[in-house]
Formats: sequence, C-alpha cells, structure tokens
Amino acid sequence: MVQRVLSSRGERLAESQRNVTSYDVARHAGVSQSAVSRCFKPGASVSEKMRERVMKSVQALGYQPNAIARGLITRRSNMVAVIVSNLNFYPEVLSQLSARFMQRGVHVLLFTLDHESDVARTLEQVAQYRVDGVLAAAHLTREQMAPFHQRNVPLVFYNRSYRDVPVSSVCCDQVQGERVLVDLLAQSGRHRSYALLSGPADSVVGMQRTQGAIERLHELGIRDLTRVRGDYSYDSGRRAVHAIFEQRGAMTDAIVSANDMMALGCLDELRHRFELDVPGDVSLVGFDGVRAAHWSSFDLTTIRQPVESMAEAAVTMLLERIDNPGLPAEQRLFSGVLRRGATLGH
Amino acid sequence: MVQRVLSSRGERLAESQRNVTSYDVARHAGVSQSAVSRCFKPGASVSEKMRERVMKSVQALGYQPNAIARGLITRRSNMVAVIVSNLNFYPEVLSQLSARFMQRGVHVLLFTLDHESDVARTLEQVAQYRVDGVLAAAHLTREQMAPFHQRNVPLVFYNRSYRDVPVSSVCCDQVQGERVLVDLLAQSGRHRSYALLSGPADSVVGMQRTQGAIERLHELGIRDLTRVRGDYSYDSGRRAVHAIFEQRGAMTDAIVSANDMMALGCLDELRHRFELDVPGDVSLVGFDGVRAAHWSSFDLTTIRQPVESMAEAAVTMLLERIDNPGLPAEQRLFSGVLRRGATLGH
DNA sequence: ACAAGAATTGCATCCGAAGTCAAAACTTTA
DNA sequence: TAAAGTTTTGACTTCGGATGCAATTCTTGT
Repeated sequence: MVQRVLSSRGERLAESQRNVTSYDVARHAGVSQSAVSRCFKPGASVSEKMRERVMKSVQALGYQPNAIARGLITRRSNMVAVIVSNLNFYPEVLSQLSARFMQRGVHVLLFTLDHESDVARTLEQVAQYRVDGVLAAAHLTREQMAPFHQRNVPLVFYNRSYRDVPVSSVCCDQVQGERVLVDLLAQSGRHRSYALLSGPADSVVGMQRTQGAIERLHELGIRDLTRVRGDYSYDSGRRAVHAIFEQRGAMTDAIVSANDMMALGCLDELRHRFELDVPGDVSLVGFDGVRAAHWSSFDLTTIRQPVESMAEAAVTMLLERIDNPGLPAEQRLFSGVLRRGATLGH
Repeated sequence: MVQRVLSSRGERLAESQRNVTSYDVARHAGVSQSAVSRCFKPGASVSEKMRERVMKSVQALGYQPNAIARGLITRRSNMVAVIVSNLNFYPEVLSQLSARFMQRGVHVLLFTLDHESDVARTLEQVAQYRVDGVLAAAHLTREQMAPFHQRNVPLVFYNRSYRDVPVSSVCCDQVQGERVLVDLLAQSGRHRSYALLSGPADSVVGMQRTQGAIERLHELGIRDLTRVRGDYSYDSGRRAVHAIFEQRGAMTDAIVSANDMMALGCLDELRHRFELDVPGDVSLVGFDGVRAAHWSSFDLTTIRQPVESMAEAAVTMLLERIDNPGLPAEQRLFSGVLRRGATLGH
C-alpha cells in the first residue's frame, strides 16, 4: 500500500544487520508477502510470471526463508532429536542415521548422554525444541518416555526394546546372535571352561547378550562358567582377562565377550601379556562387528549388526510415524550376521 | 477480553492435541501471559508470590516453553550447527564438542558431509535454521563462508585454517608435529629410504602434515622419498604398503603416515602380509593419537591431538563470538603431544 | 496517614512465515 | 461479447513467547 520504494536504499543500509524477510522480498518485487511464501511451497498456486518475478528478488536480496518462523506456524520443526549414549562406541550408527535423515530433508538435533549428564534436563530440552520425533539410542525409563507419548511425539529406539511398553524399536537380535556364537564355540573344540564377559549392569543390551549365551551354554550342558563384568571399553577387556584368570587359574579356554571392544582388549592382553595363543590356547568371540574386529591383527569372530539396514529401518519408522501419527508401535528385529574370524580354537 | 473460563474444560478436551502455551498457563493461574513469560526469564522482575502461583500452574498443565517461538522473537535459536566430514574418523571430537555445548545450554544441529553430499544445499539449510553460530570440522571454500560473514553468524573452524581469510579456528600444529616425528625417525636409526603416505588430495590438513614432513626431511638432507596417497582409512593404509613396495622394492624402511588409521593398516599389512618386523625392518609413525594407536597390538608412535583442549577452545571461541559479535577472528594453534610407541626402529 | 519512590504487573506489539478466504484477473463457452 | 468458470493474488489472522511502556501495587519515610 504505502510506497516505500524511494526510501528503500536508505532503509536497507540502516537495517543491514537485520535478516531479509519475506516482506522485504515482497516489497522489492512489488507483490504481497503471501505470494512470496507460496513460491516456496511446492505445489502451491502460483503463476509462472509471479514465480520468476519473486525469485529474481529472492536472488537480488539473498533471501533465505526462516525455518524457525515456518516451524512455529506449521507446527513442524523438521527436526528430530537423536539421543545417543556413549557416542564413542558407535560412531557408525550416528553417521548412518545422520546421513539418512539429511537425505530426506530432516535435521538432526544431537543429544549425547554420559554417566554424568542429567537425563531429565536433557529430555526437557528435547521437548522444548518441539522436535517432530525422537530417535533414541539410549536407555530411557518409562517415566521418561511418557511425555513424548502424551504429546504425540513419535519415539523410536535403536537397539533397546521394552517388553512391557508399547514403543517402536529397531534391534539386532542379541539372543539369537549369542546362541550362534556359543554353538560355534562348542562345535569348534572341546573347551574346558567358559568365561562370560558381560557389559555394565545397567546395559539392557549387554544383559540380553549375556543371558542368551548362558541360556545356550546351559542347553548344551555347560554350567561351569566364570562371569566377569566390564564397561564395554578396550581397557576393561584387558582387565577382565586378569579377573578371569584370578577366578579360575589358567583353566579358561573360551571367552564370550558382550561386545567387540572388550574382546579386542582381551585378545591383546591374552597375547601380549599372558603370551597365550588365540585361538590355540583360548577361543574368543565378540559382538557388534566393529571395524577393528576385521583388522588383520585381530580377525575376531563376531556377530555383525547390520547397521545400514537398522539405521534405514529406524529412520523410516520414525518418519512414517511423524507423517502418520496413527501408526501403531512396531518392533523390528534384525538378525546379526556371523563373521567367522580366526579366534575360534582347535 | 473474552471470558473463556467457563468453557475451559470443554476446550481442553477438544484441544487436547494442542500443546500447552503460556496463555493456557496464564489463564489457569489468573495472570497475564507476560507474567508467565517473565517467570522463565532469569533475572526478570517477578514477585515471589507470582512465581509460585505461575509455577503451580506450570506443573499442573505440564507446560514447556516453546523454544522455537522464543527463538523467533529473541532472534536467538540457542542452536549451533556442527558440520563434520567423515564422522567415522573422529568420533571423539564430536562427542567432546557435543558434551561441552550441552553443558552450556547450547544445542547442536548436526550436519555430516561426505563426498556425495551437496555442500551448498547443506549450508543453505544451516542458514535457514538461523543457528547462532557454526562450528565446522570440514573444509569450506571462501564463497561458502561468505554468507555467514554477511549475516554476522560466527564461524569457527576445527582443524582447518585459512591463510588468506580472516576466520577463527582451532588447530593442532600439523607441521610442527610432523617435524617432531621426522626428527624422531631420523634419530632412531639409519633409515635408507622413506615413504610418505599422505591423505586425499583435497585434505588441507593432510597436505600440511605431508608438507611438514617433507620439509623437515629435506632439511635433514633426505630427498629420496616415495610418495603414496591414501584416503585416511585403514584399508587404504594396507593398500599403500603394496604401492610403496612396488615403487621401491623392499628398500623402504621408514613410513610416515598422514594419520593413525592408515598407519595401523600399514602396520598390519607389513606384519601379517609381508611378514616384516616393525620396528625391526620398518619404522612407522602416524598422526592423531586415536584410541587404537595405544592398543598393545600396535603401540604406534604418533602425535596425539589434544582433543579435549581443542574442543574446549573451539566451543569457547564460538560462544564468545555469539555473545560478542565484535570480537575479531582468532587462530589458536595447539601443539600435539608426542606419544612414543614401539614402532620406531633400531 | 500520605506523598514519593521502587517494584510488579498487564497491555499491546512484534518476530517471520503460512493458511484462509474473498476479491481480482484470466479463460472458456455460448 | 457477456456470462460462467477457473486460476491467481492479496488482506488479514495465526503460531507462542518476549519486551517496552504505562498502570498498578507495594515500600518507605515523615
């Protein structure tokens, strides 16, 4: 309405700090703000002439639509929260998830948890940013999930499932994987004494793995087990070897580790500190299929989690539920892939 | 204006999908929306009575302030973009950065780049989310940085510096580190023939490292060098050994790798494929100080980047510049820390 | 008890884009 | 060429919280 064309140069200078808005573009192009907005909405009713005219001004002013403002009105931030604990152990997972989200135009707000982080406060932040969905590769209590359910924010877990809560998840079948490994150990030689190296007490995944192994060992009539706990790190694997041998003398000739990192620690400690031969003296299996397990120094027998498929499934499940909030919770279970390395005896 | 108190229950049910807003809280507490807003602003002028009253309603309704809306009016999203290339190689960096940002109440919008990602489009997204700052552990061209400078969005680089552009960065001194390593190699034995394993052609860091090494070798009068290129991965390290020996027969007895991963690949290939002794037959040095370099199978001699200090510095620099846009660009250079392992000969 | 001053509170407006709806412009048809 | 139908366009409102300013309440001193 008001002609401001004449003063536009002066304004521009004074306001050069301010970001260019759709109003600026509209004024520059001599059209309404709605028109500008529509030019950025695919499938909107805009004439070719209008589009060109607006885009010319967009170029001229260097306009970038404000995703924050858009998110406010559309109630869609186009962001998902990815919550990861101990990032160090699974860099591939994050990198897979991030790449796949980006590819679909969804942005990742990253939250990392460690033992000293305040989970409650973190989740509060997640809620305040009105993310469209949450992908959690971390353990949450039922109370911690509740707010998301209440607000209808889809939540998908990566490698954690909850028996008693109907929540979506993508997991690798830990139990089956361990059973395969145990069978392989049992077939590969007459082991006298098994040791189980499990994860931290609060790790559900670790628990499942260890339980799976114990179960199968029992079924095979093997009840004589040493159990040691680690924290999933390489160093804790090394320490575990000492703990095992302290409990059993050097009887132990088969070690089932709840993850690869600890297995590698064991392997190194067995070979370099105890000067034992793996697999000659001791057999060893891990779980995860991390890169290093394939290195020729180790060549670890392990179950590889199909990270690509799992990440793809998790991303898809989450986005589907964002587009269609009615979808029921679903649990997808992937089988791990056996990798036969050179750490199995006899 | 309009009295809606009477119908509030009906509304609540109908609108149960909608999120609770500050207006809802205000109505519930019988105060103005401004009052509610003030209760969430530290240092605002609010009486104790008011605060209690409001907080009671906040609890009752489960109100969470909308960070998106807040960001719109304050022009502060409280988010920074973290742009990372090849996440797989530096998980620790991301985990450090993320933890430190979170600790200061800043949120991380993660962008990962790989060879097939569209950098321009990614940066456009970064701009549209009106992040308060950008931390880039990836290479950007001058043209790609320009928009951030224009919009006064602080930009800090992690481990990339630009000689001709005044932009802030936190780096590890690659050149000095390589010089130390080369000196160590030279001191440790009479190596007949050196090989340099450099990074991908477009990696500035890799270039600096390789150049640093060459420079020092030249100064020491050593000009007889084999040069091979890798892509920073373990596998490319393995392949590099073949390439080196093809060029020089088995003359080479010192390898300077531009990073640890490739060095580990070399090490494994030398030992297990070529059945050579490291350090007996060949000496080897890496760069970075990744976890695996410390493992007893490798015990690699390398320069450890002080990731904690560097991450802290980068985060601090960025946040300082967000609070105080006038601060000039600054380059901080950290010295790497020599780690003497068992891969140095004679 | 009352004026002057300080501390609180509420009103109205703003941030920047999107969606609704009616007016305007353009097509088609008779 | 006018009427009817279709497509474009713009005015106005909305999302949810922050903030300047004026109005109100509370202190304090006398």
